[in-house]
Parts: sequence; structure tokens; C-alpha cells
Amino acid sequence: MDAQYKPFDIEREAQRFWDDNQCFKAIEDADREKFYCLSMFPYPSGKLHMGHVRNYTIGDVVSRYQRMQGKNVMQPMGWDAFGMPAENAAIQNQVPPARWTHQNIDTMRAQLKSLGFAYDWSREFATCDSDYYRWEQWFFTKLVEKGLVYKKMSTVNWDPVDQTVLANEQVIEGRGWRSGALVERKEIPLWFLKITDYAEELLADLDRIDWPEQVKTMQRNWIGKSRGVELTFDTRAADGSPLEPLSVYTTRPDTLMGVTYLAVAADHPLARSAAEGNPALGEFLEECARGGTSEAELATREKKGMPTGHSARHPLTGRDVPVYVANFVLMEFGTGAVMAVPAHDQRDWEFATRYGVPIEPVIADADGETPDLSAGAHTEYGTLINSGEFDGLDFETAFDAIAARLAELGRGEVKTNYRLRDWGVARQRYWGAPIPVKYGPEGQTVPLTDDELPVELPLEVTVDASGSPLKKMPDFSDLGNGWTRETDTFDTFMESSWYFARFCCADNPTAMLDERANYWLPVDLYIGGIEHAILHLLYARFFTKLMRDFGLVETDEPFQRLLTQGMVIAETYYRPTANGGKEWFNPADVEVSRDDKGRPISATLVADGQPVEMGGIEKMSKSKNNGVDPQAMIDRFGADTVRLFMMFAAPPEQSLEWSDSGVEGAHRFLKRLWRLVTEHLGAGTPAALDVEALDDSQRELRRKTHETIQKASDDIGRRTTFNTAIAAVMELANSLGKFNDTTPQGLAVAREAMEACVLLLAPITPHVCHALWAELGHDEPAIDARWPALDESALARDTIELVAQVNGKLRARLEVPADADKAAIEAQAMATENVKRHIEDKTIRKVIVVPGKLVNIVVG
RNA sequence: GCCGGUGUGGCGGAAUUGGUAGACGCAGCGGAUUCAAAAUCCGCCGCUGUAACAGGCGUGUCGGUUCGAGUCCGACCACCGGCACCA
Repeated sequence: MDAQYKPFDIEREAQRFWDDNQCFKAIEDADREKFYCLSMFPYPSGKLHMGHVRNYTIGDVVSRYQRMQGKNVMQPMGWDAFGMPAENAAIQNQVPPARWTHQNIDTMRAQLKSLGFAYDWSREFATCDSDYYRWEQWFFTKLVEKGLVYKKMSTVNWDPVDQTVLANEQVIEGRGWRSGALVERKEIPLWFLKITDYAEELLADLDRIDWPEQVKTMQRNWIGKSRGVELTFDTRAADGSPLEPLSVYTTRPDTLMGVTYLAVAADHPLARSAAEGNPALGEFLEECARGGTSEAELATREKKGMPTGHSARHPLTGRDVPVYVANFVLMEFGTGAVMAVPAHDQRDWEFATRYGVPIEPVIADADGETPDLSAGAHTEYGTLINSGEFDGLDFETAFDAIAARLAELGRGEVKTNYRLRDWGVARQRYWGAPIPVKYGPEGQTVPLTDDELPVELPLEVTVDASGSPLKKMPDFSDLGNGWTRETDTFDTFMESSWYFARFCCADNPTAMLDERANYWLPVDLYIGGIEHAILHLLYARFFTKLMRDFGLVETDEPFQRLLTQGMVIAETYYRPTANGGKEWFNPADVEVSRDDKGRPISATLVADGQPVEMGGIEKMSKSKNNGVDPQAMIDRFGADTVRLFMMFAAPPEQSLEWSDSGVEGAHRFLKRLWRLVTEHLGAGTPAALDVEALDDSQRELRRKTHETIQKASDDIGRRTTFNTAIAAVMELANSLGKFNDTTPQGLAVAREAMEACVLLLAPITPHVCHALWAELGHDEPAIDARWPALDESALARDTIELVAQVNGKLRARLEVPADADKAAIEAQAMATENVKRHIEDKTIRKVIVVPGKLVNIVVG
């Protein structure tokens, strides 16, 4: 055995072995329990970043662990290849998006291979392959037939200079990121999928999947089911002429008698009609139309409004209240109009205070008195006041009574509402899957037939910043005889909504999915960033239900268990630039000096020796230039070290701070492990283990071995806290390092501990464990070894340590027989010197004994 | 603004069901080895206090429940993720 740990030789050798023997090719086998382990596939943006390495290492650890449990494991990998960055690169570098994407895929595939992930590469595909997206197009046409697709007007960010639609990301402080022009809100017709038809099921089925509670809560709130009342107000213009009635939805009908105004969205028909002949209002509507469309932007902008001059008649009191236009009411949301109760809604209160609208309390405070509204609205539920016949009712009864009265008058009804909106899937971009629809000379809209599919995206194309390239390619869009093709492409969330199913049968040229999907689905564990908690995961769940309803899959849910991984973060360094900006420097180019406690105090750029500022710890990103290149680390330490550090530095759900010295520590441990095996093998041949013949220190090491097996199994298998599993194995390795017993039984116990270390680490650092397992004399490769079995009898102890507390404060440690009863423990504690000192002359009020843990003596 | 989360030594983190706060690692300090260094090995390492023990304080802040709170409850502060066209 080589005395030195040589990661590069070992890793090349192990990877060749796995490759040559096609170890990770997954084959359906009805007789074996399957395990489908999936990490979110990457967008091929150039090179792998640390977030990828973390994501894929977690998936690989679980896959390899499940394989060692004897399961039939499938772990595929592919490419989420459509998206905006390819178009941006095309504009910048005059490279066609397809070529840019494929080059990136080649680079990143090689990087993944160098990390030794146990992927079944035979299932690989990229979503920009027409073999993939053709089925998405086909499925879309089926959805059209079934009435689950429709077209409607929708608001987009419009750059009036570049004449193009901008993504929210491309709107910076209300301006186009390239042109700098003030962005306008513009309405264009777009394709939508009826996800709202599935709102109830998407909500209910959250109870059936093993996802983190926080993610389920976010999805529940996103779907936003509420019970309320939809009611109608008659409206009139200033001159008294009747207008269209206004519909509003409220979850607080109990406050109906406190309505003092209504508000409509700036693009509501009523607002538009009011603006005719009212230039000031017209100008305000234009102001509302400026800026981006994102909800965050709309919700944080200053709340502004203006009276329309129209009035609305209260359906119960008959009183007239003014109708305002407000910039925080959205046309896309509900009816595009709201009733305002400033006394009991904070936003309404602020608006009313600003514009001098009356504030009329109709809900009593907790003491049954008129609430104090001088500092803000009173939003709690309570008893109704100033509400005529409804006075004295509580929320529930008032809700029902007012809803009943409105129904009686034909003015409203109880309604269940969802916050969820239908999914707009059309994008005015080139690098996506074409939407398979054509338009006829008489305005017909016709989905393409099976024999017209796929609609292939033309690959040789010039992309510039102005508008959609497909629109400017008559070869693509003009079908002759007055027929044209749809030039919008799909939202890239469409591709990522079903790729997990296609991995089951990626080679099928004649069907979207086949029976193999039912063998593998649902995915047993899905791993990816928490940033996908809502959109991607909700769309994938929706798509699965659609596919189920078309008989394509049997499962109701795509991902049985979900692990949301935290970000990878690192220190940032910068220098202020002359124009007030910041120039960011990569951590690799910076040297940090520390005080005598190891705290960083200053940093200098290696290149010029001059100081740089420390900008705090942030997510690794291009913009802050704080990314650490995984490849550089792999080249320096080997893949196993990088994998070990990634799994050890933090539990997977938390953010992980990059640390150069932490990586060195991980590398040190692997060298140490290698040396331990070398020394052990050099120490002689172990006897067959005879558990009856062991002395105390041998029994102690053996107990440690089995405690470690127990903990690591639970940590990896159930808790997915790989950091604590690694810590446990390190402890075992430390014990092994101190165990210098070279008797035949001593070596036997050491061998058992050694093999446990190697197998428990095999999912995390598979290359070095592959080599060490062979060195330990096994013909069968480590990937086919069974996970170490726990021997419960090895865990037994004669004595255990308890702590003695007085009034909850630790005063002594006790060594007691493992089977000591309460009285004996109590007596031993009382007899301890330091306990006696703290009891002294005080009265003992109570003694609490927690078996196996502590004894607490309460004195007073 | 709304929804979800996080906060523990010099640092990353551990403490799984309310029961020993700080496992494991990093950094630091001391020692061994070495001509010297690197590497490696051994020891110390929350703050304060003591000759040494003892003791006091300590899990973002303030308050509460409990024999006992990092863990549960209430209020607050700071930071992070998402907000429907980034993926």
C-alpha cells in the first residue's frame, strides 16, 4: 500500500472503475425497491459554481447511501438549457445561443465527472433538444383541446427605446437595464395555463408530502385560499348618470358598514372613462403606468390615489361614497377594485388620512369600546358597533348575517377565493421552446397537429437587444396563404416542470412518457435551492397533476421528499471607484491579516499590496466577484476533499460559508485516515473477532464503533445532517488513533472500527473509500458493500455518568451503575461534597431524577 | 409592503422529545520532532475569577412559563430567501 494519500491517482482510478463497469446505470427491476434521487438540474451558464457542487454532492451522498441499503437507485443528470443568459451572451459576443449553451454543457459535464457523481449518464438530455421539447409542445396542444389553455391580455414591462419586453430582473429602479429608458406597463395578449383549476388539490395534497413545513406554508400562503363575500356597488358619474356596477371581494364583510370609499386600479375601465375630460386624472393614470410590474415594486411604492369623481352607493345603507383610483390596486388581482374600511385596515387608514376621507369605526376594541384610531387602524376581530341591526354581533355571526342580507338583496354572495393566478407561459424571446400554435388569415387560432410537430427552433440566428428575433425571421413565422406561426416561446419553467418524468424514459422516441415512469416516480428525494420553494416546485406539482389526468403518470405528486439546500456564501472585498461605485476583488486574490484572536482586521490585494475594504459575507455571485472556483479546489486538493468540506461545514439546509482553511482541514483528515489504514495494515493480522474475549479498552473502542454506526446511519438516512455524521466518524478516527493495541483481538476490534470509518464515509468521499476498502482486503467494490450493521449488544455500559444539579445549576458529576434506581442515585448525589455545600442547612423541597440524564435537588 | 426563515466562543458549527451549552473542525497559544522549516504528533483553548479549588456571568434584545429554557410563549431588533418574465 502506498504510504501517501495521492488523491489524483485514486480518483482517476476509481472513476475509471465505475465508468468501465457502468456501475450507475439504472435498470428497472420490479423485484427491487427503487430509489429515485434527483438534484435540480443546472442551467448551463458557463462553469460549475459552488452552489452546484453542494447541491450535487448532497444528492450523491444520499444516492450512494441508499445503494448501500440495497435499493435500486436512479440518479440522473441533465440540462435546463433554455433561458435568457444565452440570449444575453449572444448579444454580447455574437455567438448563437445554441452553440454557447452546448459549449457550456460540455464544460460542466466534464466538471461533474471529475467530482465522481454516481449518475446514470445514459439518461442525460438538454431541454433545448427538440427530442425533449417536442413532447412539451405536444402536451400543450392536448391541454388546448381540453380547455386548460387560454389567451388573455396581460401586463408586461415595456422598454420604449429597445422596443422589447423586459423581465422583472431587467428593470432596475424603473428603468430598462440596457437602454436606461423609463419602463412602461403595457398590455399584450398572452397564453395562460389554468393552474387555478387545480388550486384546491395543490393545497390539499401538501398534507401528503414529506416537505419542510416552511416550504409547505409558503405554498399554502401563495395559493392563498380565503373565504369572503363578493358584493356589488352601483356607481354613478358626477352628473348622476349610471355607470357599470363595481364588484369587490372582501374577507371582512363584518366591516361593511365602515366603508367610506372604493378604490379601483389605474387600468380599470371605470378609471379610464373618468379620465376622459379630466387631464389631471389622465396624467395620474399615466404615472401609475410607469415603472415595473413586479409585486414587490408595486407594494413598496408610495401609496397614491386620486378621486375619479364617480360615486358608489353602499348596498345596505344606500349612502354614496367616493370612488378613487389607487396605485396599489391591481387589475390582475381579483376584480381590480376594493372596498376601503380605513378604521379597520392599515393601508386604507393611511390612504384615508392622507386624502382626508372619513374614518368610521364599526368594530369595538377588546374592552367593547370605540377603538382609538389616532395612530392607526384597529385590525383585530371584535364586536360590531355603529352597524345598525348588526350591532353586538361577533365576527362569525356578523359575517353570516351580512352575507345573508346581501344575498337577499341580490347584491352579493359568499365566495371562496384564491390568491393564486393562472400561469402565463408565453415569452417574447428567442431561446425557448416555440409555442405550437398558428394563426389563420381570418384570425383563427389553431394548435398544431401531431404531424406538424415538433416546431423546431431555428439555430442560426442573430440576436440583438431589440424585440424577439423569431418575429424578424419570416422563414420561421410565415406559413403562406395568410397563415403565420406564433413567435412567442414557452416560459422555461415549462421545461423544468416535467424533466424528472422524462429522465425515466429519456430514450423513448415515440412517446412523451412510458410505463417506466410509473416504476420510478415519484422522485423519492428531490434536492435544490430554497429559492425554488414556490414557483418551480408549484409548477412541477401542477404539471404532474395534468400528466396524471392525461393518463401519462399514476402519481399525484412529483417529489415525495424535499430537501432545500442553503446558499454558499463568502467574504467580499472591494475598493471604491472614482465614480462612486465599487470594484470587487476575488477572495483568491486577497490576503487577510488577523489579530491575535484570529479575527480578520484588514485585507490587501496580493497583486499590488495595497489595502482593500471588507464588504461582508454574501452569496457567491458574479456581481460581487466572491465566487470560489470549484475546479481550482478540485485541482488542488481532489474531489473528495471538496466534497468532504462541503458536507462538513454546515448542515445542508443552512447557508455555508466558504473557508480556505476549512478545506485544508478536510484534506488533513483524509490524509490522516489514509495513514491510519496504512499503520493498521502494517501492525499485523487481526484474529477473528471474539466479543466474549475483549478487555475493557477493546470493549470501549467497539462501543464507540457501534455508537458511530448508529449515529451516522440516523444522520445520513433520516436527518440528512451530513456534518454531524462526519463529526461522529472523526471522533471514531480519533479514538482509533489513540488505540495502540496490537494483540490479535485488539487488531480485530481496530479492523472493525477501521472498516466502519471507510464504509460510513463511502457516500461522502467515495474515491478514497473505494481505494481503502480494496486495501482492507475486499474484492467486492465499496459501492456494492452493505452499509455497516449496528450490533446493539456492543452499546451496553456498566456505569453511566449523571449530573447533579441544585436548583437547576450543575454542581457535580456522578458515576452511577447503569441500573441504579432513583433512590440510589438520589443518595449518591446527596453524598457528594459539592452538592452538600449547596444544600447546607436549606430545606429540600423536591428531588427530580431524569433517568440517564440528571438529578435536580430543589431547595428553598 | 406581504409571505417564509435565521441569530450560540475569535470563526464554521453541535446540543435530535424542555434536562450536562460549546461535540467535531478551523484559527490561536504552548510543547515534542527537525541543523532549520514544512509536514506530523501531544497539550491548552467561552468570558470572568482563583495559587488551586470554589464561585459569578453567558445562546440577538426585553419580558414570561417551568424544578429546569439555546429549545416553549409574547414583544422587539438585525440579517437572509421569495413575491408570479432570473433560474
